[in-house]
Amino acid sequence: MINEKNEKSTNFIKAIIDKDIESNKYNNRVHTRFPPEPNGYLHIGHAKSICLNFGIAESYPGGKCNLRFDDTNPVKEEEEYVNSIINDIKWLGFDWEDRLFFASDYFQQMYEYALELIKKNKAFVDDSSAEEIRLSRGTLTKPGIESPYRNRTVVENLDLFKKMKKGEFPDGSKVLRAKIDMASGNINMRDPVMYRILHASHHRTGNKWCIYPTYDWAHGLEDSIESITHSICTLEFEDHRPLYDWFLDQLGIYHPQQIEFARLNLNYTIMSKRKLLRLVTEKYVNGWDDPRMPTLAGFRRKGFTPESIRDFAERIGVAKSDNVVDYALLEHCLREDLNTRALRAMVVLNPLKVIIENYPEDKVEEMEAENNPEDQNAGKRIIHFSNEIYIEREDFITDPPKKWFRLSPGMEVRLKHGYYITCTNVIYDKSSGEIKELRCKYDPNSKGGWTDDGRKVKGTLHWVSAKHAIDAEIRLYDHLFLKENPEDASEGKDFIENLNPDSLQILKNAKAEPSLINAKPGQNCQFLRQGYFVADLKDFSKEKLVFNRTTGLRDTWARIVRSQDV
RNA sequence: UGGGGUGUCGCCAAGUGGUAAGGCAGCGGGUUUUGGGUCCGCCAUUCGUAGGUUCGAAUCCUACCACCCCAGCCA
Repeated sequence: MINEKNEKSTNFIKAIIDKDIESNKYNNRVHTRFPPEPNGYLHIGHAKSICLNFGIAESYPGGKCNLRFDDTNPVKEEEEYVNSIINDIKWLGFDWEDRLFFASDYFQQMYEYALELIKKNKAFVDDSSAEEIRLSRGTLTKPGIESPYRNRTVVENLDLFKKMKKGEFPDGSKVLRAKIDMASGNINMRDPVMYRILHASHHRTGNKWCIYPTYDWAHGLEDSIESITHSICTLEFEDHRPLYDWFLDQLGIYHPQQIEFARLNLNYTIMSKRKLLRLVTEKYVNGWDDPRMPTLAGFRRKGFTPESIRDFAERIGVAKSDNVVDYALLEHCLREDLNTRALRAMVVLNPLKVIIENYPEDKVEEMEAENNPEDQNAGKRIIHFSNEIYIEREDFITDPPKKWFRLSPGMEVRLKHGYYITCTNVIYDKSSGEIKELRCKYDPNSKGGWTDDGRKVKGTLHWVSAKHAIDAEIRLYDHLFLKENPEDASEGKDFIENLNPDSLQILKNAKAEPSLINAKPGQNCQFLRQGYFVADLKDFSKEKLVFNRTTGLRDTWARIVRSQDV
């Protein structure tokens, strides 16, 4: 046997860390952090970052990863989001031990660092309005103009800044700015704002503070205070790295290394928190955990497993080029995981009644069915067979196309774990002309779905005994957006235009085998020949069975039909 | 027209001067009591383009092209 190496994927960030370990740059420490802002729910893009940061910590001896809420903007942040984020990361299976931190815990320390910068004459209080600052910042090609307040004395700056903190000035009347270079080609270096006045209540510090640090000022300090070694963030912060470095260098404090990677994009979905919030507030979906949402809460409710998401994160890799990953890869990871462990069951989504005329009306047989052909340890269960059953409406056709091997008049098929049946008659509804029911005969020698006479019966259908079936509601989910790139909208319109009107289809008349009454909310299962489904976390009960489709099975027949249509 | 990035198969992505990994998707076939699964096979003479250096270049040099990010008191 060839030596099977359990090779974990590597990436450029691990390469940097490996080098740093080799040169003993951080004393052999590896310490990352995941720093969400609690202003929305986590989505699959965050999962990439979470898996990266926590995954790196796991893969180096003694590696650590902190969970740190970057809560520097009280007007956008809420405790509900803090709780959902904690819940989602735990669900993914990561552990920050006792290292749960909040940027707001460092406000006092940050304030003192700011005082220090002012004393070094590297920061000043600016009375300019937001508008004035914007106007004087210059443009991409023209340098900015220095603020008329830039040359205030250290003493005056100290006094003013302390008064800002005390609440002596109204919102927006003053800011603290770093004194760097208004002519820099990098706009972030044109005297960036460090503190703004916000008389707002913070979800953790209440009204203790009325000045709040900006991201650029705060983030490096947070990393430094926590002794982070590698501060991993997304590409758009590349331009901010010189500023990150500048603050830490001016202060002369511990200096982590910022490394940027490309965020995840998935086709058929949007990843912007702002836009996801809009879908929620404008009720295009039923909340942050709607199974159509790319949030972790949404994926969870749709039946995705944390394992499949971690596998996905591993497979997409980490690099610096803009990317749009195919949703099919995520589904592949999901199916691979669920195939081995989801228990099988039979559920007829769109029932068509079949009466087996030569089967005794009052007879019921108990048939044995395996719970999972991929796992013998999953055991077996009993299903009931009787003369009246339901099959899937689309498994019958009066005039079959080529290669069709499901039911049609005169055709014989196998009922999985049941008997062979042959269609003998089709009963139509007189008023609508629709097929009302089928009459069939069964072969008594085919019990269990097999005969020894060498007969070829290619088609196998799922079914459920009409007398024993229990009603279920099935929610079929499809892509939330019609287009691979939802942002590709016509003139003057936005992504809302591309919403898929059929992203949710509710089937209220499904017939399920009785064993499903024992399903637990959140339990994954495979409905034979249909796909993977999950008992809904919120709405499933013994009184009302509600299942969400997680994803369909690969459908070779659909592909054949498609290729024949063309 | 400033600054910062990125360009390797339809989609991700290895590769770091020695002659293009892997996964997904797709295609063909075997097997199959899920048209599921599984197994086998196929799928970049070429790495944004054009020059150059070299015995040898996706990797080095030069020029050009395309795309992304930045002008919040958001993160």
